[in-house]
Amino acid sequence: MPTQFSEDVIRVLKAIPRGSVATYGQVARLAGNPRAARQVVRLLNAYSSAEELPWHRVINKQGRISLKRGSGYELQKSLLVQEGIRFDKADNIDLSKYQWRPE
DNA sequence: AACCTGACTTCGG
DNA sequence: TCCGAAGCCAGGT
Repeated sequence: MPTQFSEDVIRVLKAIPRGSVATYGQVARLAGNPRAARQVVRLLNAYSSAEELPWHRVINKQGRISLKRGSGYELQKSLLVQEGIRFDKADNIDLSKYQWRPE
C-alpha cells in the first residue's frame, strides 16, 4: 500500500494543468513535505506508466529538464513544446511564465 | 541487512 | 553567494 504522502503526490501530479510546469520541490511541498523532492522522482518512475501522469510537466527548479540527453530529454522537451511551452536558447523554461500556480 | 542510487531541494555555516 | 550535508525512501545490488 502506498503511503499517504505518495497518494498526495500522485494527486498533485494529476492536477498539473496542460501548458504549465511544476518543479519537483513544488510538488513535494504541495503534497505536504517540502523536502521530499527525491521521493517525487521515485514516484514518477514508479507510477508514470501505470497511472496516467503528466510526468513531462515536472522539471527542476532551474527551469531545466533534468533528464539526460538521449535518455528522455528530447521526448520531454517535445511534449512540452506541443503544449505551447517555449524554451530559450539555453533550453531553459521561463518559470515566472509557465510555472503552475495552484489557487 | 547494510549500502548505493536517483528526472531534487533545502538548510546551515 | 557558495558549498557540503541533510532530508526523503523504496528498490536494486
